[in-house]
Amino acid sequence: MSAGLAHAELIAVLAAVTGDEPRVMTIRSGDALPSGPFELAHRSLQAGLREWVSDQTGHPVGYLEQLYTFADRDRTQDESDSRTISISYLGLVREQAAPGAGKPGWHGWYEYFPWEDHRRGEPEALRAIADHLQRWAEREASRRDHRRRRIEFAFGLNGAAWNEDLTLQRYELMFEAGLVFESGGEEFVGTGRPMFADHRRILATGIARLRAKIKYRPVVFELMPESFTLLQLQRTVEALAGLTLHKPNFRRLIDSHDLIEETGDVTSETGGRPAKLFRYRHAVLEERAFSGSKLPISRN
Amino acid sequence: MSAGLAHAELIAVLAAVTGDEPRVMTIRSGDALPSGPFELAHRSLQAGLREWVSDQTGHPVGYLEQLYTFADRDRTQDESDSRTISISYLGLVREQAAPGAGKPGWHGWYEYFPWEDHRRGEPEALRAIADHLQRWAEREASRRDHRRRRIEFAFGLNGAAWNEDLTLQRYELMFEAGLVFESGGEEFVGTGRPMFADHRRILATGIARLRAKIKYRPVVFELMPESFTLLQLQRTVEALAGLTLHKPNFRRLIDSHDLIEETGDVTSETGGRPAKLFRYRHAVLEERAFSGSKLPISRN
DNA sequence: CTCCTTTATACTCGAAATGAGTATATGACG
DNA sequence: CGTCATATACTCATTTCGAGTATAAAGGAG
Repeated sequence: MSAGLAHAELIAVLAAVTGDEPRVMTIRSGDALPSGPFELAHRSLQAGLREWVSDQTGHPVGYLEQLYTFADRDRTQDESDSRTISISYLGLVREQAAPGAGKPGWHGWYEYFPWEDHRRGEPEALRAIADHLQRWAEREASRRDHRRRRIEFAFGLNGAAWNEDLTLQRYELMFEAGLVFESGGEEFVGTGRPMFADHRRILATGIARLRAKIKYRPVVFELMPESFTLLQLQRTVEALAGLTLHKPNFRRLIDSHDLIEETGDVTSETGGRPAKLFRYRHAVLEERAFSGSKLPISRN
Repeated sequence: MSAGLAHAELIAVLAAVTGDEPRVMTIRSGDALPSGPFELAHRSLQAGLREWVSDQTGHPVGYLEQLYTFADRDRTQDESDSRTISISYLGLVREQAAPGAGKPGWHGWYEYFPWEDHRRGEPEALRAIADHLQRWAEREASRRDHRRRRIEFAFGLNGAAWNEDLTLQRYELMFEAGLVFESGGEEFVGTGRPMFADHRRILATGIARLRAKIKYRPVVFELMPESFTLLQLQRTVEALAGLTLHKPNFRRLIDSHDLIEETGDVTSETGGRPAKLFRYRHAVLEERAFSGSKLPISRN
């Protein structure tokens, strides 16, 4: 059971939502994700990272899960022979105050992925990106069909529907096609702000995971204040998913799952009829399985 | 961006299904999961592991995904100061022949988790396990309620339904309560065969992931032969989930998703009326998004 | 050859969930 | 006081789901 030596670091994708904007914690004025040496993980990776993040940001991390471990040799341009293993985590933070101009820099994540925000209709850059990709697909006869299908699927072209979960697949296609700065191509109109090394790919992984997760686990509440209105909750989900939702049905969904309860107060800060305030019922985490079985179980 | 040095290894959870039994590839006559040094990952972790596994087992790996990276200091009894990072993978293999007595040892995974197989009703050990856990919960007044709820939820007691996805949570509870050999307790009746270090926990992680995954991605087909009957397919899913399924509804589910097509042949090896043979439609992977949106999207 | 057993495959039907839209309530403001 | 804006409550057709029943096509026993 031999084990090779390698350098190890931790990388965090910390997400918060301010107003209607999903944000990610960055360093170097938005050029990189926060990372730290592996040593900080005292007893467990989770515990170490938790501590480190709350030191760095002043916010406790509500939810933390491992994202992915990256270790490919060609991850970084740097050709040194030392292998680096990066263990990445996704954390959710209740961002309290407006972000100061200071150290922990929160940046709207659609700054890095402008084509991912469909709340105000199809982003304008999308058309051009799709065109570029399709030209790229034609360039190699042998893989043409396969590439075409991947593009149609990932970007919801030709009758396929846009699927917000495919953030990583879309980024990877654009990377392969040389459409993002990190892959050394040249066409960068509307293809978003680049990041150090493969940090943008890691961010894409985090966004994809979070978008998938909010559908079957009540993690949004880790991003909400103690009490909130239903519309605030909806706007937060919309911000994460990059989609607009159907209001009546969203409400029905939420309360059919017994996720929240009224606090008794109302707020009239929203304009119009005052909205009831709700709080998350923490008990649900233990009560309910959110992984609706889906398999046609037989009871006998 | 400092990065500490650590030992790194890869660990594989390779699953196959023979007949109605789900199996896992082991070494040391079933005492450990196969693992190898990190170096084998030449260009990418995936590619390296693929190559290594097919060398070791003679079977190509159909599907491979990263499972989890373990790096806690207290993972192993060994008190040396060197940190080891274990990157684990889940792989699906079409096991061709009956497993020889030779090197790659395939072991039925319910040998390690007898309480996880509910196909023939509730396993007998479950009652005793639940009792032990409940006594353990009572032992500490402060955490009693929390523990009780975790137990009820994970094991489907008190009105909660059994959820096959919670394999890892169940193992972890049993570990905490000292019910498994690896945690140094004493009561081991019906608590399954132990494994080296934390390999059984890793296996539990793999089983849980696979059980969750078969519900929303067509990965079962990676375990099936080229052509198969609907009942064979159902039996395979049942083996993985440890549950029996409702036959008519299972069929409806499968063909409502257009996952398979008839080969044109039939087999009468099943006894009774001959069954049509089907094959997997590989195209679906690209066509369809299996992550049914679940969010009430508004189209405007 | 006929009936019985066994497995395969095809329907049925009510209940629940979902997509889409409409109607009413309640504040603020001019 | 009416109008604007938002909140909240219903409605209704359609689809999906859980559960069960009915028919088809083999092999084997007698």
